[in-house]
Parts: sequence; C-alpha cells; structure tokens
Amino acid sequence: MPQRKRATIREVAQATGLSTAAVSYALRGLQVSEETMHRVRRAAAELGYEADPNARALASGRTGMIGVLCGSLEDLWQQSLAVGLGRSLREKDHYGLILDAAGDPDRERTLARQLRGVDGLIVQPVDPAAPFWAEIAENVPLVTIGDALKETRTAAEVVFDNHSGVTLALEYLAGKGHRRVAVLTPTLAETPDRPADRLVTAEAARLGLDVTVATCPQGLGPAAEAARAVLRSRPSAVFCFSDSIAYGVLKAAGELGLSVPGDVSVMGYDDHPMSELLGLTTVSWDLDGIVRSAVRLVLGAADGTLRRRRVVQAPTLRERGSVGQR
Amino acid sequence: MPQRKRATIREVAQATGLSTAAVSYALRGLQVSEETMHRVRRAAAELGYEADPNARALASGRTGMIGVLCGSLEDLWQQSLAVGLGRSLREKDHYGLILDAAGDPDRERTLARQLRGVDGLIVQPVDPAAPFWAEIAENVPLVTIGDALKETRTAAEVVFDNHSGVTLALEYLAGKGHRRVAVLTPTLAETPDRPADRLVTAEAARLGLDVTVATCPQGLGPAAEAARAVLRSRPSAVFCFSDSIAYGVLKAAGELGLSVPGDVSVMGYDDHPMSELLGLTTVSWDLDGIVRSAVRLVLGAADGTLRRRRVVQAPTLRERGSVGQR
DNA sequence: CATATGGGGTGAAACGGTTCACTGAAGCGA
DNA sequence: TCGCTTCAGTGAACCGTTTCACCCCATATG
Repeated sequence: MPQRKRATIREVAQATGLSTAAVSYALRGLQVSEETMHRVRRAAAELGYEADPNARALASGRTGMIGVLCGSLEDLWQQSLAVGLGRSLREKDHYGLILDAAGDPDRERTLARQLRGVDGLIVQPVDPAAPFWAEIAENVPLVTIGDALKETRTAAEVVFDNHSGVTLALEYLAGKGHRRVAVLTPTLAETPDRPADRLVTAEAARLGLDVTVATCPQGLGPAAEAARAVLRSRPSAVFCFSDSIAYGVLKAAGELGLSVPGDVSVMGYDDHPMSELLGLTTVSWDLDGIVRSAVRLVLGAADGTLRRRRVVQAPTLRERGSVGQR
Repeated sequence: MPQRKRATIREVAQATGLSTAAVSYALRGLQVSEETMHRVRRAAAELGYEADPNARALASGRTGMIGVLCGSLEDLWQQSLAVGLGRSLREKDHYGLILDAAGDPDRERTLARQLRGVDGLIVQPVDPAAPFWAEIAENVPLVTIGDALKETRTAAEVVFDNHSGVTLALEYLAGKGHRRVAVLTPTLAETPDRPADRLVTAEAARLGLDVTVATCPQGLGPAAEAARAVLRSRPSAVFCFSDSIAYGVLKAAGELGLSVPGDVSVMGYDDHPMSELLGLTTVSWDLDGIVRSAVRLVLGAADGTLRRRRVVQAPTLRERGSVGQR
C-alpha cells in the first residue's frame, strides 16, 4: 500500500497562483469571480484534490457528521430506520455515523460521551431518564426518536405516540375476545419505571385484560427461546413490543407445534417490511416520515434554523392474519 | 442549545501544571510515570475532557474511522453484515462509517472518492471491474468482501467462493429433479460481464438445466413485483441470488396463489436469520467469520501488521423446506 | 475631482491535538 | 568520580483547512 500523498490546498493554490484562502473560497463558491472559480476547480480536478475532512472540521467546527445512536440494532426495524437515516443524511450532504447501544444503557452512555465533533445526534434512547443526557444535550444538538428524554431539554424530538399504539393493539386484542395476553418487551435497563410497562398495565386494567409482562431479547434465536417459556403458559395472545420479537414468537410457536392464529394470536409493533410477508398483524409507524422528520430537525438544529421542535407520530393498526377471533 | 465549550488539552495541562505534550502522552499511557498519569487522568475526568477526534486525526493522521461501503443496504443480509461490522469495529476502538451504494456503481464511485481521512475501507463492490478502484486502493487500505477487485491490488480480500455456492445450489436443484429454473440476481450495473451470470450459465449447462436469468431489485415490494413476472412463466424452481430477493419471490408466490414448494421451489443465497423462520432453503455463509476476517484484515492493513491477504469463505447448503422434489 | 462603495483577493491567525528533538536529573557500573 | 544510559517531561513545529481583518483597485456617486 504505497499510500500516495494526497494533494493539499496549498498545492492547488500554487498551481493557480492564488492564495489558499482564495482557493478555499472558490471551491465552496464564495466571494470569488466566476472566472477564478472555474480556474481553481479545474486545477483541483486535475490534481485530484479533495479537501481533508478532518482539517476542514477542525478549522470550521463542523464535521458534516451526524451521530445516529440506535437503541438496539438487533431489532430489524431499527436497522431499517438506521439505513433510512443514513441514506437521508447522505442526500443532505452529511454522513450518518451509525452506532449500536445494543440495549445496554451503559454502552449508550459511553457511546454518547465519546461522540464528539459530530454536528448533531439522533438518538433512540434506551434509557430516557438517564441523567447524562443533559450533559450531551448541552454540547451537541440532540434529537430523539421514540421516547422523549425526561428532564432534559433536547433540540427537538420525534415522539411516538405509544399511548395510542398500545391502546390500538390492546383494544384490538380485546375486541377479538382475548383475555389472557402475554406482553413481551425488549430487554432494557433495570429502569424500574419503564413507561411501556405502565402504559400496558394501565390500558389492560381499563380493558379488563389479564396481562403478564416479560422482557425479551431482540435477536430471532434468543427471542424464540424466551418466547417458548411464555407460550408454554398458553396465553391466548402475545403482544410483542417489536416485530423482531414477534418473529421470535412465531418461530417458537412453530417449534412447539402451535398454529398462529389458531392456537395463539400474535401482535407485533413497528411494521417491518417482513411482517407483510409473514402476515403479522402489527402496529405500524411511518418509517419514512420518521426519517424525514429526524433528519430535518437535526440538520435544522445544527445550523440554527430549527422550526418545529416536536413532531408526534401516530400509529395505525395493520391488520393481517396473525390475530384470530377467540 | 447553549453549546457549552468543551475543555481542551491546554486546560488540562494548566490544571496539572504540565505541558500539553505530557498530558497527551499521559492520556494515552505513554512515556510518563504512573503518578503523573493518574494525576492527569483525574484532572481530565474532573474537567470532563474528551479529546477532539478531528484535531487528533489531523495531527496524527489516523481517524479511528473505517469506511464500510455496502453494495446495497436494501438487502437485509447486507444490513446484518453492516451491523456486524460496525459492532466488531467498535470493539476494536474504531468507528464504522456505513455507506450505501444502493446497487448503483456511480454512487459507489462517488462515495468511495469522497471517503477521505478514513483509516481503511471495507467494500462490497458493486462493480469490481471499475477502474476507479485503483486510485482508491492507492490512497487507503482497502479490503473487499464478496467479489475481489479485477486489476486492482487491494490490501486484502475476503472472497466468497461463489463458484461453490452456485454449484451447491444448482446441483441441489438438479438433484431434486428441477429442469426449468429461473435465476434472479440483484440489479447491478450494466457490467456486461457479470461473473455471477457466467457462473450460473456455465454450471447450468454442465448440469443440463434450462435456466433464464433476470435481474431483480432487493426491496421486498419491488422484488415481489419483479418476481410476479418471472413466476407467471411457471419455472419449476427459482434460484435467488440473495435471500431478500427470495423473500420477494415468496411474497409474489403467495399473492399468485402458488404454494411453495408445491407449485414452485425457491432457493435463496446468504442465509439471513429470517430464512430460518420462513423455512427458506438457502446457501449459507458464515457471517460472523466474514465480519471477523474483514475487521482483522482492515485493521491490520491500517497499521501495517497485516498477515493473511486473502481469506476464502466456503458456503454450505442449508436445507429447509422451500425446495421440493419434482 | 474627491469620495464612498464594493467586489476580489491576501496574509496570517486560529482550530486542538501529536510528535520530534531535546534536556535535566537520576541511576549505575567501573 | 566519571561517563553512559534511561526516564520524565518540555517547547515548538506541524497537520490542512477556514476565516477574520484588511488591502487594492475599479467603478459609481455627489
């Protein structure tokens, strides 16, 4: 690997007989005359010059990099989200630096702390109540996706109306005559006060449902294993707080010889593309809309032209075949 | 967003009464005595100091960033691969900058060119024969995953033994009595000479199979649409060059009321986790092994301690239920 | 004709680290 | 005691841009 040295701005300046300042301006289409601009661009192209992003970042204070800190990339839907964010950011001339907290609040903290020099941060918080967020939000424009942060003023937030989501799911289940329903939520921190749990139990009480909540990993194999235990207690329906978990339940059901929705009904949450193929009835969120909002907000916050600070996403119920009448 | 100013190395130096050089060394555990090291670390922690990666990169010439240029993140398997690479790189104290060429050689070229200041590049080339790779490889340690580059000396390569993969698949299909098989490959460039095509037609000829090759997008919806047309010609089996495409075929089959494997057999390629759930018979690659190799190679190439230059991955056939006896 | 105006360009100071060449002191064997 | 090495630490150059403050000159203005 000979690692040929790259051309610097100085060489371009020399080649054109201009100052580096002029070159810098010219390449960004600032200040200079049409003619010099062309001259500079031509020279730059000939030399194969491409600005060093680090030097640029150091001097200008902007990186063109947006951190994307995902709660758990084990979850396929979050993968889609990350991919979408990456693509959308790229369209706006930014890089998305995708990071995976893997459901672990400690890792989340470490990653968030290490993330310096990004122009902004998009986070799906694992632990929205963690105190360290305040420090982060103070140092970099922060927009959340999903749950908003407690006690921390972020630049903006794309909030999922989980209340509606849960209501939608549980009412549908109740309407189909289910009473004993198991709820599977992603393994999270020992945050004693998980909002999802509270939501579920409250709604369940309202609807007269008999729910039991358990945590579950997001990977297909691990989820299936966790699901087996749950299925053996023979709930009439399982409500999974992510489609990935639902896939695990489907797998476990198959292995146990349980038919869906004959023996057990399964309800997902997210609406990953595969859910259509699998016929999974699920609570659906507008992924594209979420991506667009998040990107618009974070970029707006980064350059100070922020308009709306809070976007609420409403879910819809996608009725497919995995929930049956009881 | 008040954007509080972050502590600099100079402030830490001042606080400890040392030179910035000493602080720099101390924080990286170099040169200094135990005692000063502790003193510096404590001070740094108190000030909440965290080195600016851009300045560090500019001065040292290393970013800690590895570019991961994916052929098409529409493909779920490639998503898994990207996620795995990101995680593995993070474990080795590097960031993986995940980029999506979206199957478009032009975008691939642009992205590869723009990628400067990265310590290394992991690429799943869309167009391995493109001439611009030479320039890239000259400037940054480049390791490929999948197809090796033509006419370009990369630092290292993780090669998929596609020959074996195709043979495995087609022999299995032939063994099950299939003759008319449709082959669906991802939409790629108009590279007139796609190796996969040549491979397939050669093997098919050897086995006396009657194959027709068509291209297909990777997204579930688009893939299903493309698949519908193919299925209407009623092949006895469809061999898909990625599991994502196979999912599309499964979807299309369902919509057309074709049973799998009753009316049509489907064979995948990659072995994405979901394929287990779907019972897709597929050619399987060791994703973890690929990730590990690629990371080891790129990091080795980046710091000059490279050992093996070429790792070949062998496929296995994962027999599940989607291919029937004809 | 003197004077504001302003476009086009320049020089040099940042930006915040790393690293090279060097120094002073301590340790050590002879 | 004298040199020689080693250890800890220093000062300053350097990395490759951006940007601030300023200058020059041509043209429009009063």
